[in-house]
Amino acid sequence: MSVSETSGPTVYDVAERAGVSIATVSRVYRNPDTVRAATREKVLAAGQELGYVPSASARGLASRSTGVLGLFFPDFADPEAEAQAEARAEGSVPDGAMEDVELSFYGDEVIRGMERAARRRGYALLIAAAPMDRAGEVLPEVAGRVDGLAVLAHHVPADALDMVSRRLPVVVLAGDQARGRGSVDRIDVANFDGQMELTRHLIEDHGLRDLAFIGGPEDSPDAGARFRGFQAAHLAAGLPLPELPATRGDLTLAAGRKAALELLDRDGARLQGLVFANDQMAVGALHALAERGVSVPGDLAVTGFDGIPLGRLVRPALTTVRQPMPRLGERAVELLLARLADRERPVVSPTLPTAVARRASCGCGA
Amino acid sequence: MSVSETSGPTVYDVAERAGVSIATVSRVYRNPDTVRAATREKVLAAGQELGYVPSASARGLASRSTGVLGLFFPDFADPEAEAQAEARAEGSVPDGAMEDVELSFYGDEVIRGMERAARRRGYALLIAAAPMDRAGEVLPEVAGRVDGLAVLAHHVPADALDMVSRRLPVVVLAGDQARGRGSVDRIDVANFDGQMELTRHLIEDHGLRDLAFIGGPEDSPDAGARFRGFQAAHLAAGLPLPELPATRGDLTLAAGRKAALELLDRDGARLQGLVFANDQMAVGALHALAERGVSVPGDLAVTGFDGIPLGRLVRPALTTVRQPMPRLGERAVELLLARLADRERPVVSPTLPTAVARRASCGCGA
DNA sequence: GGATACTCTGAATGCGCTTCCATGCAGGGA
DNA sequence: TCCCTGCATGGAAGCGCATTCAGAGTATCC
Repeated sequence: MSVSETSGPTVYDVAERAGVSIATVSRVYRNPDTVRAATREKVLAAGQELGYVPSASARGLASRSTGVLGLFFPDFADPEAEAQAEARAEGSVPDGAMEDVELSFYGDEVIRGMERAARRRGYALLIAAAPMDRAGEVLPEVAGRVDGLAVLAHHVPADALDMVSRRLPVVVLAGDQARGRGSVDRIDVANFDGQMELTRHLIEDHGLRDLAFIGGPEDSPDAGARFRGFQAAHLAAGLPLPELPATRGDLTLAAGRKAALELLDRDGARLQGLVFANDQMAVGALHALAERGVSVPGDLAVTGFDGIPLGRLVRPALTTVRQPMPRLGERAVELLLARLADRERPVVSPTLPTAVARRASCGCGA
Repeated sequence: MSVSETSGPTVYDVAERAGVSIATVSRVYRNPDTVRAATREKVLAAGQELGYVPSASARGLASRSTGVLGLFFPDFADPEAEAQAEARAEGSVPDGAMEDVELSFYGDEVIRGMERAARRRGYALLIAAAPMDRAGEVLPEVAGRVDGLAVLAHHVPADALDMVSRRLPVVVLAGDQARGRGSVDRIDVANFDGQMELTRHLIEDHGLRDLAFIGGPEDSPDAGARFRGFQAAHLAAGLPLPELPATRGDLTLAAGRKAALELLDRDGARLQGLVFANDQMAVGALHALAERGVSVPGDLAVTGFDGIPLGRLVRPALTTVRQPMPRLGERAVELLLARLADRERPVVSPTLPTAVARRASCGCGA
């Protein structure tokens, strides 16, 4: 029994112990049905006794597939925030500072949805975050490890994406609309439709006219699409078209707070509703407004976008547009496997539906 | 230029194109310094042009290491919840139902901390969830793919854990104290100390005497340790020792709500504080109490445990014991790499400190 | 009873890369 | 000028498994 000391027993060890060839051992673990029951038991027993664990590397090399899907997403934490995160973990930073990043990162739900779907299909999930400026280096690295790759980052260098997608199935999630259209599968979320529906609800059902849209960063395609939905609802109602967002924020709680106060000071008397590009800003605004004694939805309606769990727990509960994040991950797995099965299949780019959640902050229900 | 059609160019293709041997190509990508600059450039250029991506499988097989660390954790979603999750994603389930699972799964933070630490050390992270009853099957599967494995599940079958840990470094995170002591690295969190400190704060600083502890499931070692910390604080103050938790819950918002109402009806007049085994229950209780018109902390102090972001956003802000979740993941990486470097190093089981966050719900600050 | 058709198993090959060892070559000291 | 040293590169041997191709063994049928 000469079990390799360095990295556990191999097929050879198991084969020797069971008195069969390595081919049979391989078959037992790979397609058990092709081996006679008695032989199979013998091999399995030997494997058990030796603590045999098949090497995924060897299997991958021989079978030309890794059984792993990858999810690439941006790391929002810059080095500074990272250092702070560590300090906080140690308890050396005062409570209350800078937790926006940690607060319900929507990628978490995508990860969970994708992991679940992948596992159900017999795949494992490799996750790789990277600061956006290093995406070009990290991408090929993870590409070498997986059979298919989902990319959640908006701005991945096109050449890196090209190179990778030439080698394996790639699906871009909720990415830049303009980028890479037609060459690679993509999954979009109905940002436009969702925001339009929500805005029409405010206009038509609640009779609001003077709405302010608080946008995201200029380079956020999602936030851009939401604003266009906001505009479209105005068109539909025959209201004057808002040319630009009333202001912008960086999608954090603090930005929402700031935007709310700013708009309140500027057009407080006139405004009837604040339409935020995402939930976090809307929640920040709710707090700020409460402190100012502004009643929501009495004096001012407030809405968000995303459907983070927190939105239901604040008071008033936040009216928002819910995104199907876990579903995004699940669909990604489906598309990757479909393309894995047929590399020639036509490129697709489904759009996942969103749903308006009417809660208290717009004047609905309790 | 005979690039293999099926799975991209290989070292052979790059070598041929660059007019060097495959050994040199390998060196260029592995230790660039050992290759003359001119040669290196030539190879790199050839690699670029061909879209060469090294195969992790081959590399792993040849070098006997995968460059991947794994994180294994329980999948809380039973099949039913899973189906519901899908339905919800489609928008076909009424809002407001059953999102407890999604609400700040503390594993998310561990995942992020671990991914970050792993990447910094040049490793990728493979995540694998599994229903606890299938842990025994899934564990070896992921073990074959990684160089080291962190296990976040409390009750992993001992034999599976044994088998895996014989083959590669394993670290158990916040696991069952009694299980596997001494044979494998583990990282614990100061559940006992944290809860004791918080409870002493309630007793000594706020002068509260009649506190009710709302425990977790009987088989939760974490919740158990917290209750013992609660008991110890009573001992320290010379107060009567609570023999058992006043009641138990399953750690969800709903359970907290239910427990709060139940205790209110039972001992409402006497009670001065509700000490919950985790934050989610505490937040659920805050809502229930608000609806009942019970003032917190005026009539009743409420505390939690975990330090989820939500705790800071509810009103009153929740006093709690913060766990260093991301740090847990980081430490896991450190321990795994340390053991990877020296398989013979003594087994360690550090305990990560917790920190009491004094916020409004216990009567502190604003 | 012998040929035919299966079923099960083993030998051998190669997946793409790392790495040890050998080789060629330039430069420096004798 | 020659030998030795050191560096840059090539040759070649696996890493552990999947898989093809044959051969051995067994059951079936006439």
